[in-house]
Amino acid sequence: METLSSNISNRDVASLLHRHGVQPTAQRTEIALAIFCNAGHQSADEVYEAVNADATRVSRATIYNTLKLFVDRGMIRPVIVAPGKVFYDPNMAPHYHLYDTDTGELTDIGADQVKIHGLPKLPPDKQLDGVDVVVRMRSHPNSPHGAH
Amino acid sequence: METLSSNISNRDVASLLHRHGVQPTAQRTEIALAIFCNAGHQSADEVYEAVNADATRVSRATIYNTLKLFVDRGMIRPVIVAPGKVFYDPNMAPHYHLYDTDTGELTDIGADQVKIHGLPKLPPDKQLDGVDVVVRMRSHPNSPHGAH
DNA sequence: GTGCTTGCAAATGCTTTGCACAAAA
DNA sequence: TTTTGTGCAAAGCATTTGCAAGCAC
Repeated sequence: METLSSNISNRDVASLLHRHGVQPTAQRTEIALAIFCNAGHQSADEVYEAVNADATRVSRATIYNTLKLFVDRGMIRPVIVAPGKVFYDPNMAPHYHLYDTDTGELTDIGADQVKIHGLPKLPPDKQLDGVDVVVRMRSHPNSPHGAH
Repeated sequence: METLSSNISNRDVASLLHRHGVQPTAQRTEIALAIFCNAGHQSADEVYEAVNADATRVSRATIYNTLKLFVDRGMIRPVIVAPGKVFYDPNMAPHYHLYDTDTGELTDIGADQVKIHGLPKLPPDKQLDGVDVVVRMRSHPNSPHGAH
């Protein structure tokens, strides 16, 4: 529904924040803009760079706090691809990820393409929190990138 | 020390190391024993504790270096469940994981139970490095554990 | 004024690295 | 001897937190 990755105005962001019960401060609006306009997945540091590319100055603490807030409020979701490598994904629709180990690039795999069957039943006191699928790929061992 | 779920002797470990081209030092043997005897998934720190529970003293540096070596040699594989939360899985057979967000517990899902269809074709210069599936579950919001 | 928000800087947690010493080939 | 492995302590990186100052209602 609110998977808008293209042209988003400040008003859209304001309403997005409002819908998720987040007070729209200047910093949060900047951060939301950076996340929802710059399509794709960004790390906390990339968000920091994006937000501070223009005049605005937002501290790393606020970046992290805000990303955490957005995650808690279900506006974005974290994608963990390697230890210490977390991307934030504005696409809340069910989908999966393709990760290039060599370049660190992360791309989406639509949920409609992939079908997963046979996931186990959860204990009654537990609820499903999400299914993370990361397909990892890398260059062949003999190709330029694959050398080690 | 080791609660052996599967009975693995030092000789088995020695041959395992040898088969993977790893020189069997005392420390590596200890670490391998800890990983392959203590069933289940352990973090680097848990391996450190397990190895040093008895007399043996192996430094953290060696634990990390050795785990990395084992991963590179295809003896174990890392499972990343959260930023800064990496488990090492001695089960190299294709399978998936169920992660309990509340307790931090990680359990296996056999690959035979789960079927995944429709994964995208990779670019010709890339090879599949692995498919990581982590099913995340947590307590219901109103249950004891779910409170936040 | 009261309560939420921000941001600096310090602290944390996990992991890697530099370097000297020890062991093995 | 030459190579390889070990371990301490220091460095590194990503993230969190304590706390004081700022802003909003």
